[in-house]
Amino acid sequence: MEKTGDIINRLTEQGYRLTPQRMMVLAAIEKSDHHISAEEIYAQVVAKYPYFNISTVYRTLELLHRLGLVTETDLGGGRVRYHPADKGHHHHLVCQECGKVIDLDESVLDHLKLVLRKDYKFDPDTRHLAFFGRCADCSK
Amino acid sequence: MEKTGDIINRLTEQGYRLTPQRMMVLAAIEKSDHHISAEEIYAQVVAKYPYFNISTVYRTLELLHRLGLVTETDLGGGRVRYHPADKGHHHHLVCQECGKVIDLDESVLDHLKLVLRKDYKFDPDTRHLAFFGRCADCSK
DNA sequence: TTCTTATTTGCAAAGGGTTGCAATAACTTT
DNA sequence: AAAGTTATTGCAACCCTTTGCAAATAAGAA
Repeated sequence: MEKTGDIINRLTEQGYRLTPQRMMVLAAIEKSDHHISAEEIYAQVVAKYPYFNISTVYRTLELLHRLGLVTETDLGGGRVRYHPADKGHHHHLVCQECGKVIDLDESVLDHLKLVLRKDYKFDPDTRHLAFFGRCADCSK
Repeated sequence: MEKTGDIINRLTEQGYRLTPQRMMVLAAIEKSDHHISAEEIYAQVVAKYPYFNISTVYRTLELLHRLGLVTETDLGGGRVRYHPADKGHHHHLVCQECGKVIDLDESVLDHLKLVLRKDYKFDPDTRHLAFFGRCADCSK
């Protein structure tokens, strides 16, 4: 499993600077055991370093995502959550009734990916996806 | 095919009022031959009726969507587009390189829907979906 | 046709995210 | 160790959408 140190190496290797802000953002993502939002990261970091600005969170997340170090999950309506890339890929089922989020194994989409590549010559992004609907409990 | 008049009937039957603003929003959606955005609707209506406010567009779209009369397609990053529900369901492939949007027949998702219902007891929403990736031209 | 009242609108403010720009600071070079 | 260079930050403004609230108005009652 990739540690924070490895991510830091990847950054410097590619010519990016190691700023305290980036390290604090990284620490917040690594520490979190769930899919964290930009707001949550901001709240954690600003508590220790009051001058910290939320636009830095967004810019850092965009960088880490571009380098493939974190995944973005668009939960619809503009809500996006982040997750360390090395903690496993998966997709999500979001219940629109109770808000529950169910993890979905990546392999469930293998068939669809195949069809898109074969019939549409379209190479789909492997990023986390969310599907909306109603979970078992709410369908009763 | 359902005409604007039918949609108007559906609104009044359910106790919603027929305001000029709602009729103008409806006309703009029906008239458009593509997936229209809230901004585009607003621009069309405000040209005829300057006092018109964009929050009315959003509230009307939310109502029409709730009643199942228009579909919402979330193209990611908070960009949402609207389409009359009776003009056919389909999903979209969005090329992240050139921006092209390819329509995808709804049946492509049949297999996935089946798996979600069977293995996850999850009833997925039939709304328009967008998948991101790279189209044939950009993959060359 | 007028009165009544609950829905809907317009407005203004706010929420979440993005962007341009000047100042700062991480890394490089000397 | 100091200076130079350029990426990065903080700030403020902006974009798109949502929301609270008082004023306006559509539809039903009288």
